[in-house]
Amino acid sequence: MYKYKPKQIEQELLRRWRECNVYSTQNLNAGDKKYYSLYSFPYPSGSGLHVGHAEGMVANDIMARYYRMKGYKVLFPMGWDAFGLPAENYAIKTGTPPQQSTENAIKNFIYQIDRLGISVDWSKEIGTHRPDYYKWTQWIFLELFKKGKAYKKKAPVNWCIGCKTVLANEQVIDGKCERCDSEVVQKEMEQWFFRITDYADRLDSDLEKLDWPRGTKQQQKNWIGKSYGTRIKFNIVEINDVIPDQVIPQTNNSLLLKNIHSNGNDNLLSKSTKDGLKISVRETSETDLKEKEIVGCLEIFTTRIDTIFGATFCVVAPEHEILEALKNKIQNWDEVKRYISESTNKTSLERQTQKEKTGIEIKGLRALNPFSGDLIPIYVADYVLINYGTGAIMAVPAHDERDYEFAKRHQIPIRKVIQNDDKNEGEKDDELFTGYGRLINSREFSGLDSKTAIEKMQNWVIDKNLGRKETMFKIRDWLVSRQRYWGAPIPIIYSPKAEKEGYGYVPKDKLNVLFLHGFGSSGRKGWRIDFEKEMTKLGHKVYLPDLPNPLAPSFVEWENFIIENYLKAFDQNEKVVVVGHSLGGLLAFKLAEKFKLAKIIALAPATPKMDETVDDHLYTSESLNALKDFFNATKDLNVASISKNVDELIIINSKDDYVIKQKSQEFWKKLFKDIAMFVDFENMGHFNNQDLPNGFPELYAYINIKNNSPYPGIFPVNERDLPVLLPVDVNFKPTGESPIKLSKTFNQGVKCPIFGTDAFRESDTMDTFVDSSWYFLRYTDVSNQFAAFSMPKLLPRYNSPRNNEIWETAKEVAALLKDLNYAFFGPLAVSIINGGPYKQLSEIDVVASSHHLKSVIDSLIKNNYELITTEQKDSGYTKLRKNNVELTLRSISLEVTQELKFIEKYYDGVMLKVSTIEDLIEYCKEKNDNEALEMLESTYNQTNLWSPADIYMIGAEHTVLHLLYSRFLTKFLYDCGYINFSEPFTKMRHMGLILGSDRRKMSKRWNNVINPIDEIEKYSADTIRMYEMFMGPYEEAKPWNDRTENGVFRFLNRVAELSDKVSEDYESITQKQRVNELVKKITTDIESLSYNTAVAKFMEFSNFLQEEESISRDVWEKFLKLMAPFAPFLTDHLWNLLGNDNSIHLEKWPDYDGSISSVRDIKIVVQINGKVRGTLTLKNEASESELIELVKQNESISKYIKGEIKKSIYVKEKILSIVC
RNA sequence: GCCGAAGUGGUGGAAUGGUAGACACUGCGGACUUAAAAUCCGUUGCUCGAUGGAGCGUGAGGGUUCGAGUCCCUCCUUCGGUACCA
Repeated sequence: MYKYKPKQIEQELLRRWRECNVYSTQNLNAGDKKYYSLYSFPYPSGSGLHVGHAEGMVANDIMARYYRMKGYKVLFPMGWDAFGLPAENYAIKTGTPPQQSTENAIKNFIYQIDRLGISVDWSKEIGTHRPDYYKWTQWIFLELFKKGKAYKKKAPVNWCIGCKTVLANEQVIDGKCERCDSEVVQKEMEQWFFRITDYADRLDSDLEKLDWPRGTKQQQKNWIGKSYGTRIKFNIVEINDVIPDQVIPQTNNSLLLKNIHSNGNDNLLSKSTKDGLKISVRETSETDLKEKEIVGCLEIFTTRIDTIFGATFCVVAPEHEILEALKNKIQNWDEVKRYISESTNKTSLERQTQKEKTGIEIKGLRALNPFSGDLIPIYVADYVLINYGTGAIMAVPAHDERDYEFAKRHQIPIRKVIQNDDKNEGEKDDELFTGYGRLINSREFSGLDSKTAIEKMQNWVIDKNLGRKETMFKIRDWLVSRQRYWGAPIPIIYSPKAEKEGYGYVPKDKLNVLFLHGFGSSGRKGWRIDFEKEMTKLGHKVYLPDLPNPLAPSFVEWENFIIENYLKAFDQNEKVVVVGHSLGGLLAFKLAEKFKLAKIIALAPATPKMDETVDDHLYTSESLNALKDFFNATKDLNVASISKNVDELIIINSKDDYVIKQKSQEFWKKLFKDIAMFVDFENMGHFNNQDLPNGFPELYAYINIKNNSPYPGIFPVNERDLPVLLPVDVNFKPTGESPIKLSKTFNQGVKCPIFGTDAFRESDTMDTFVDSSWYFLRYTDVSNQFAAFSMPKLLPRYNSPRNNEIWETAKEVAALLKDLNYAFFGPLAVSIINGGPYKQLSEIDVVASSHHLKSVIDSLIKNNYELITTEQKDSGYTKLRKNNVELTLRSISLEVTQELKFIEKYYDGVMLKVSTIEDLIEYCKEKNDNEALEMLESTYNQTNLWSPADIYMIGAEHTVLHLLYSRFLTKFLYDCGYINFSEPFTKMRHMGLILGSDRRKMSKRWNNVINPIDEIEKYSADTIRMYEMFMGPYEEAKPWNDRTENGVFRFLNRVAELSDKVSEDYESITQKQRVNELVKKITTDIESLSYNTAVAKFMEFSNFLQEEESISRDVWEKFLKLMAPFAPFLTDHLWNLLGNDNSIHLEKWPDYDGSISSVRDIKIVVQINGKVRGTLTLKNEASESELIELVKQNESISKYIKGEIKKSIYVKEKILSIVC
């Protein structure tokens, strides 16, 4: 008899699956059926995998295996959310660098995940702590910063007095530091934020589209907290004299109101009123009208403007600016000040837990209720929060619980203005009613219901210019700074010099950028195309005009051309930046005499002096004459008007300029010494296209750098300098400082990007939530070196040939290869082999697969190319030369990249570097090769093709933050045009918590932790897989039960033993039908994630087979296939036992056969007056009346029929219901 | 307080408005064994009844329906989230 021996078969199968690459991911093409099974990547903790991980992973694994068998291309990756506090704490404790402990933990995780039989493709592994990942986390930070979605501001942090360091919330225990037990205080520090609030509305409304658990969606909605209300101004007046009576009688002060509203100046109240406006008011309704100066105004936000007549006081948060602004007028300022410092010193936790509503009145000031006209007291109290709404409220004690509580405590009058119409008769009116109702005591608004009143009152407010409707959100911007070591460094540079001078980066500045080329050149050419791309990405509009007659330029012609077509045509409100190169630089200065410009960047500008700019022999006489005139027309520069018209002037030169001489550079330095900033480079030549083959990133920066920046001294790290590596020369012994700050290497060589002076890096790292908010994109293209993920929009830049001769030769070689029927392009492979897109080339690279290389060389020699070196063993290069151009030929391994596979397949494996990927696409179009085109485009589009994830399994503890942040970044990247989907996870499910057998949460403390590997050792991997799926509904919490687990193990044993009964030629209709039904059930169960019932059905089926004499092979095979996603080891083994040598996991999923009908007899339940009284068993279908006849004949049923049959209902093949 | 999810045997749980308790665990009885473990067979919602069978049963109460665990209303309990959000 066959015995199930899991230990033997599992090891063997793991080895075989690895060898045969059973689970490798295929590249996706447009139109392919795909399935992206996403598991929330774990934190690789030292304690390894726990049963909760196993539950989610197995669930994902079943999906992945099922869809693979269904013929889908499946992406099932795994990675590590590796940054974070535990590894850092471990480092502090033991001195082990986090890099090391993390990688060790990862090795253990991989081992454990493999043992579970999870079919992940490890070639897609990522770790957020690895530079090739966090490089792109940093890139995303920069994108956010450049687009104005990342900013810096002061925010309170937990500061430990003892350690002199910032603590995470989790490190603060009862207001004390977890490490040294000393006091933790709130300290204001500059912190980086992401502007997630800009996306609040979309994050809220797009929830509708998602197939997520309802509760999770609701929680996100609550977190975002959208509410509609009114923002309205209350003017503040000073009351110097007697402090008026606290009690404000029900006012009927229409005179007062008239006074305010009919003074012929509707704007009176809306003005910011520091300019001594006066109004007549009464301090109480008994006192006489008095002239009062409006000393300020308080903006409040309310959702219940219908209650405004009941507003008997206002409250401002302790941090509210008005307190400081009007402190001279506050009579009890000392008292107020004391209260402010008391409450701002409280931690947010303390403020939350305190029950009593403290606060004090601000004496000497009153707010004017714009509706009632009452002068009402203003309080400062910390139950009002500075960071919601306006930080100030109108308090309506009669209709708001908190205001009621406060009013009671401080003896403030309560005025009822809403009548509860819904209350039952005889019920007494409560003093507090927070619902909607009918307005009373609200003058002309009395009698309206709340909803109508809100609308009318809002209109009144808008009409009087006192405020506006407003939608408010609870959600706050995302604080991403962490003063910790083990995270991705924030890629920002601080320059003290620039800060002093006021220079800094300006994000999100929308500009018209006008480029003026120089003599003999044209606009859209060379690096300017890159320039245009980069600027457009930042939201600028770029103009690259071709100036008329570049070889014989006329100043008047050029000037008019630009003025008429551009400067006059621009929207007057838009800022204009002119970048002038060489002669275009000179033109720019002349234009500035007449036009307002935000900025001129002059690149090696020509001077209006013939001898300083021009080497005679290089020009034709026609050109020389034109230039002579040009310089004549420009020689008198009006420095004063230029200085007046241009906000900023930047002149950029290079020491090795071969056109503009040093003397001429000095000319400008003298002329503009007080108004321009001068930047000198060493190796930029004349900034011509051949001088800057890699583009001119510095220029991109200068466009967005300016004086009076909101971020003086702050600069983004240049993209090509990413990643900013975490330093390793650090000491983890607790010193109170972040280890990064004490690194000697971290700031080495960091220079100010404009002044070149010493600068230093941001030492904060990013919140680990940033790492995990985009990892699902990286999975789709893990090895992309050019971009964070596949972005057709951001294809890598390629080098263009450096000079004309090379270009011409390249074309010749290309033509030659074309003749040989080879393709003549292929920049990608070359770039990769050469180590990235920024390498400069001085030669032509031809890349070919080795068996093509020989014929290429032969053919080149035939065409007069001279052989310099033959293939060298170490390098694999062959060099040839013609004229002055050197050709480097090399053979390559075709596995380098997908691009190479493409070339190999379609173009016989020969490539010549020419230009850009766009050329390649153009070429495919030219050749009408749609298949190639598709493949090429899909290669650059894996992210869009795979995304969004088809299923996302994640613990229920991540209902808000991670999911919200991921959605935010996805939307941001979508808005940038980098991806074509705006939601990352269309379908998401939570795995339910697995509790200990004592129904408590698993914890070392309760000694109830189950380790999956122990269970695998005890039973088998298939057992723990199936057991975890069988425990109960996937999404619900359920306790562990060893007994049930053992039952699953026994089931697997029985299945194994059943294999003895399989018979090649045995046929059974019943078995055929039963397995056919099973196919249907399992298929629907998997798709609806009802894994527990699927397992039950397997058991049922196995019980059925147990009864059978013999099992037909076909039935058995189907059964194994159906169970393969659940028990991959046993099924694959039994599959092989049948003589199949391939893996069952590569088999096709069985189809349900609708033509096999159920043989089983039709069973009809008979109900009489709603009670089940029996069943009828039929061989064939019968009509309702026939059935009733049968019932009448059946004594045991018909005895319940008392009297006439009044009515009968027949549900086909199910039930017959008789009413009598 | 507010928001969400859920209440079914001794236990985990199953049930497109159509025979409530599938599947499994436990318990009980039995087989095998010197014995135990393992395995196998029978039985297992409650009450009454010798049996056939009858009645009652899905947190409580009410409603819709021929028929309700499922739909509607009111209430209770448990769990999860959140908390001065004006």
